[in-house]
Amino acid sequence: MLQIGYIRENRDHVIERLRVRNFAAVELVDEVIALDEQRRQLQTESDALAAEANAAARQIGDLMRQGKREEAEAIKAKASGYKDQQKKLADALAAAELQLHEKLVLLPNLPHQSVPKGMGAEDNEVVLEHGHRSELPEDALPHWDLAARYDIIDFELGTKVTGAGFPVYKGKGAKLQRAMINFFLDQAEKAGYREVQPPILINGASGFGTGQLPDKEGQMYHVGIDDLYLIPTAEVPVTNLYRDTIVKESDFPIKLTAYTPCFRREAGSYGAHVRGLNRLHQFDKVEVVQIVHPEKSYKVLEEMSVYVQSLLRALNLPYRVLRLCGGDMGFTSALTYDMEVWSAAQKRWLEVSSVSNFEAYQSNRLKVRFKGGGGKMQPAHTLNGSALALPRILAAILEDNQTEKGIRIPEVLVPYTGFEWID
RNA sequence: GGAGAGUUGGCAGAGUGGUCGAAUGCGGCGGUCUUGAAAACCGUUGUCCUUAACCGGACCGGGGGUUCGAAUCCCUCACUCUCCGCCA
Repeated sequence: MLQIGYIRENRDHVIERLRVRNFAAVELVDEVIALDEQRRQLQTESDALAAEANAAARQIGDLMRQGKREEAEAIKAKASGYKDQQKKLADALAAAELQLHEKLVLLPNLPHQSVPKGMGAEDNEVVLEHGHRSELPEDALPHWDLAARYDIIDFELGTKVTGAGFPVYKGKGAKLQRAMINFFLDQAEKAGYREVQPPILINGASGFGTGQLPDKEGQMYHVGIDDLYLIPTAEVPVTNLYRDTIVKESDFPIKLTAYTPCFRREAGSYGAHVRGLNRLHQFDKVEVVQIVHPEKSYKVLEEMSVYVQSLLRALNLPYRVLRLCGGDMGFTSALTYDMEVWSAAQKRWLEVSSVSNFEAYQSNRLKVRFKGGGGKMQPAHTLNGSALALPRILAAILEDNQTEKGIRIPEVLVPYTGFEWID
């Protein structure tokens, strides 16, 4: 979340920045500032009263030690009144803090200067396009038909076991999945990321830390009996590894990678574009996360973008990079690049990665801090990116590499699959 | 799941209800000594809120209670450890 001190001192700037998201912030920002004012007022009163009560208690202690019992009793009688007053003020203060917090978490992150204004996907800025969009013959098949023809993904079977959006990968399909996971993890390790295997169920505090809660409550699967959530992305458990920690400045940059399954309810998103692998409730993803010095975060964002692109190049997939506009960007992000691969048979772009700089928005909630210049504690910056999400990559590979002989496996994956063709 | 023990500063580890934000050791930082380093010695060393600053306030796992006053007593929750049960 945003820092209250920053909002207090930069009201107009905050409002102006949030306009880029089409977020009408005037009312909320003013409310937050008023609540903060109230909170500080109560804090001051409460502190003054506590100081008085403390002084009285100390005095009683002194008198008792000197054996002046009667004098002590006199003060005692007076001091007993503090309790109710203190309780009243403490309650008011707690209520004010709660109200402030409730409003504060409703404010999304401030977009970076370079974020274009816009409403939705159509306003995203194409930063670059790489490779040629393949021209396939007329009888080329979309991946769901290819999956059926070669018996490598079974959507119906998954529906029986669980429900729609939970495919079963079979034979070479399953093996190709495993190959991609290993390839992506190996590449990440070469790029300096340390591999971790985090839990794939998280508690509410973790969900709050990275910003999924309360904003996207309905998008996560919730295990009611234990009050845990299935992760929608490895970002959540991996970034939360550093919740409530003070990082040594010399430990920057912290670079982590993890493979996990991801679970998303995708409530309300049905239609033509969710066929096949396009949108699933469970899918596999390798994620990269960095925790860095604030001065470095935008350089690191570019580095992560280049890294993700290197994977797409290695797989020989035509792709483009988008700079998301204010209206399309996630709640917690300051700047996001989306990478999309060209689905040759569907003739449309598929998002396979999203790389974001959250600046201090997450670390304020997470309390990931370091002691900066002058010995002052300050929040670190967090970033993450998909590297990569598997299903749409698989879709693109199947569609783009289909031939009369079968589907050709990208060269870099052959050492991992052990076969060159799906036929 | 059952029974018991525990949770204190970066770590280890004291702490009779009143000067405890907390002994001591280690670690960290600064200094003396040294050609340099080590050792030794001296000093220093938490976070947060409020404030221009001083002052003040909060924090000894979380929450609540008793009391003029709680790290210390009571309740409750979470977690850790030991034993038993179950189990990939």
